Amino acid sequence: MKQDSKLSGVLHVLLHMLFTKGPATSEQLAKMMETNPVVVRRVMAGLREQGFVASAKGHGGGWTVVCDPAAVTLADIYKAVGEPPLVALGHRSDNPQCLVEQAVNHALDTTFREVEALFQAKLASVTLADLSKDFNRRLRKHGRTHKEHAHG
Amino acid sequence: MKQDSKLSGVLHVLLHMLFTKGPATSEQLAKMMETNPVVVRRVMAGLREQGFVASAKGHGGGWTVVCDPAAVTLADIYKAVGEPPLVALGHRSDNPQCLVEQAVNHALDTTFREVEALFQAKLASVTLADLSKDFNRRLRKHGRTHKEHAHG
DNA sequence: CATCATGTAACATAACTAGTTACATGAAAC
DNA sequence: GTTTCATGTAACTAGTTATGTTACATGATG
Repeated sequence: MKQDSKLSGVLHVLLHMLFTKGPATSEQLAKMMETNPVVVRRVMAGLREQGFVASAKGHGGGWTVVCDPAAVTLADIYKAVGEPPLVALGHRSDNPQCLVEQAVNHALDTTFREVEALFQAKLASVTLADLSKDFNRRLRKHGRTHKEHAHG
Repeated sequence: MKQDSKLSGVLHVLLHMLFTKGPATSEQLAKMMETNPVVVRRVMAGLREQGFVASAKGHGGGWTVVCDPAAVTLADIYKAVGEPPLVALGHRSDNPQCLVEQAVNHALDTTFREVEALFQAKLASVTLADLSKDFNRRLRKHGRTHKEHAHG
């Protein structure tokens, strides 16, 4: 199954921005994510719509974090990137005539819903500030500064 | 994201077999699953390796359930079909140099593992016999017999 | 007005699930 | 034993989706 990495990618970028002054261009962020600037704009567009980041054109333009990292959870970010489906399993036919298939679908769907509920709850329990703290812990452990270890 | 429906499909087929006497051919099962006989063989091969079903060639051949439905859980079936990944989210790079990405990956991976553990636990709590009972409930509700409502 | 950066559409690529074709293997019926 | 039926598999096709890429428009700064 093909995995969706938008959530992972955009969190990576967001955290870097929290540790950098001033706007970052799509090109700079693309280097961090090892991808293409257009991909960055695509995924950041969702965050902008939700008011978590702002973008500016022209000289000195780029992306800026405009939210309180302690007030935004991973669930918010997940929603902002379009809530790509968590579960990679499904069934052939929804709304089947066959009662056997109804029984099977019901059992599986119930489980899928529970799984998704847990996922949402876990995402909602972590803020960007939490991630930032965890990063700082790792930094101390390695005895480096953000600048020293930064990409590109 | 493309969904994997092997688990759903094979459960559908298994339940039908529990309500039918004698071996069922791949062709008959394929009609139920609205798919191709080769696809049926492919997915049933996993169940045969685990000893849940047996196959016989030639005249009067086909597939037979050879396990106790009350002793086999959906987790067993999931394993038998190759444990296709439940979670459709991932990250760009495993084992990243970047400490920011490590922090992000750690948070997400922890959540993914919890989600998968819940999924396994839920599957393990349902046996084929449970599904069969649920089907019978639905049957009574519709006032029909299995034969009357069967496909094809 | 030249440069820089975003905004977006359109197309290309890669990976994967399922469907299909083709043929080999083996068992039962006659 | 030969015909028929059914599984066992490999190889190929098709459809879908995430991501990457190209191209060009829009707007802000110097």
